[in-house]
Amino acid sequence: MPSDCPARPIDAQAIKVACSNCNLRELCMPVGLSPEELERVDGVVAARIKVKRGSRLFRSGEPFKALFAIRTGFFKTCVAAADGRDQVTGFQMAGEIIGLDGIVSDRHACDAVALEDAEVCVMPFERIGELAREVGALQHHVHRIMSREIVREHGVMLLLGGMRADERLAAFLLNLMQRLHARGFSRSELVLRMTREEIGSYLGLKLETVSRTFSKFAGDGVIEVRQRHLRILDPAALHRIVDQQPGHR
Amino acid sequence: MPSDCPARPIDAQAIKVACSNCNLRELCMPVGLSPEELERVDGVVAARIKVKRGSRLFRSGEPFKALFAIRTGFFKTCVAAADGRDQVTGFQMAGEIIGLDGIVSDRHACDAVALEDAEVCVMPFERIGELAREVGALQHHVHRIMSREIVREHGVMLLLGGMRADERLAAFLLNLMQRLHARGFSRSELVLRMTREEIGSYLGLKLETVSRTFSKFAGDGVIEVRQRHLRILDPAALHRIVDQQPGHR
DNA sequence: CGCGGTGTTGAAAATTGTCAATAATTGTGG
DNA sequence: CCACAATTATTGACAATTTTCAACACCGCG
Repeated sequence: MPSDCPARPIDAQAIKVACSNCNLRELCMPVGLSPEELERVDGVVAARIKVKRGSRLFRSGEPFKALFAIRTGFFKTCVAAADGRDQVTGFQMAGEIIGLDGIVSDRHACDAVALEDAEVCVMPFERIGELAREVGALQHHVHRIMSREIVREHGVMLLLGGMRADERLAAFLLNLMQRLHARGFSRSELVLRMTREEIGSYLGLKLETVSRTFSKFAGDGVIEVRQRHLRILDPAALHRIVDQQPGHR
Repeated sequence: MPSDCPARPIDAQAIKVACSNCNLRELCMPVGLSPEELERVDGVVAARIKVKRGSRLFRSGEPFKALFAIRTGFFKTCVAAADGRDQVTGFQMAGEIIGLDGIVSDRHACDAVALEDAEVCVMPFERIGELAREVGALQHHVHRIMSREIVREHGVMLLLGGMRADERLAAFLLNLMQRLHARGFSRSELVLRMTREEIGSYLGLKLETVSRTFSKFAGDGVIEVRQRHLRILDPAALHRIVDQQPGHR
């Protein structure tokens, strides 16, 4: 299933894969399941796959067979227009689900590229469907995950549609920080997994604009930038930048 | 449930509402259902509601209870940021489903405003869930609808992230035409249901830019513009504009 | 140690936004 | 049905932001 050679399956049983034991459970799985239900839901994970940095978990156009839950690592998803345009549609980290775009046409509609060595749980969509029919909480959970993605994209549209460069980047950083913090990382330090160009693609900006805006933030004492290492010195300032009135359409 | 007074329920039985008889069936409903299944799926529509032009079918923050299928009329959905920013996230027409954003948090995450007098089918989400558990085709259909919305938003991100004004507007027009044509309308003429400002909000442009770009297209003989009445003179030219290489990030 | 990919910065150009004036259209109430 | 008010649309001149092009610096890795 994976597009590139570096991805290789791991026998699920062998490594005792079990959502019920997974420390990402609260992020991936529905809460409030009974022990029996929990055990059954464990069964949706058919395998675990390693994906090397730079390789693709799936590509646009490939047959869609499964959703993927990220266990470790960091991904970007991007769509390519016919004319070669390329747009990063999101960055995904541990506990997040990718592949939802493939359901509608039974083919993936974007590429998922690992930005660092990663490991994902393969959840065959057929199996999810069967189990969701029996476990109501799982059914609702699947709906919630898809709805969440829709709402997330609304937020991106707000960003792309009406914000200026500094507002976009501030919103992006706050979002990243929030998600990282929810996973136990520092509230003030982070290492970017993506290039300036990828950030720019996601935010609808050129890489130079991203770089300049980082420099501006650094000059204002809001953040500290050393290549991909960032330190947030003044989170409140970032919030003020996002909420500033100018630059909306 | 509706936010504004002008929306009033219609007794579903009285007007013999039935998906099985609806001429939008192919757009709304799964295909290949058995007669019995079809009859049961009819049951997801609890009522029909009329929504007057300018009033809201639902608002951000309201409790989410149902999805809505548009029978007639035209809607926009928009999100409002805390600071008063407003972003149109989509335009919806007959046969399309709105409200998906509400599932994740049990509250609507955007406003749905009727841009012309409309009539919608109310489909309580509880009931959809129950029935989806029994009718596999319905379950898959719900997944497909949500996935389709995710993919649609990817397209919008491509548009907002990397296209110039004329490319955005050309893509917008082509998309509208295609959807209208699928509903039996002319392939070359249309009446816009929304203002320049609403188009601009959707496309991440100011209304003046939208107006100017319309004028430019008209000057180039690509379209004819008389206020909201449009005639597409040269669809191929619009395609060429969308596919032109420049202006991507 | 050097090379390729990545990041920074400057100056000029292009695109889009802002402000403002006017026109056209639609809705409303007499 | 008409007239007036309010909304919507068009257009111009100018300003602001972002992009483009280019040069150079910095890692990281073989």
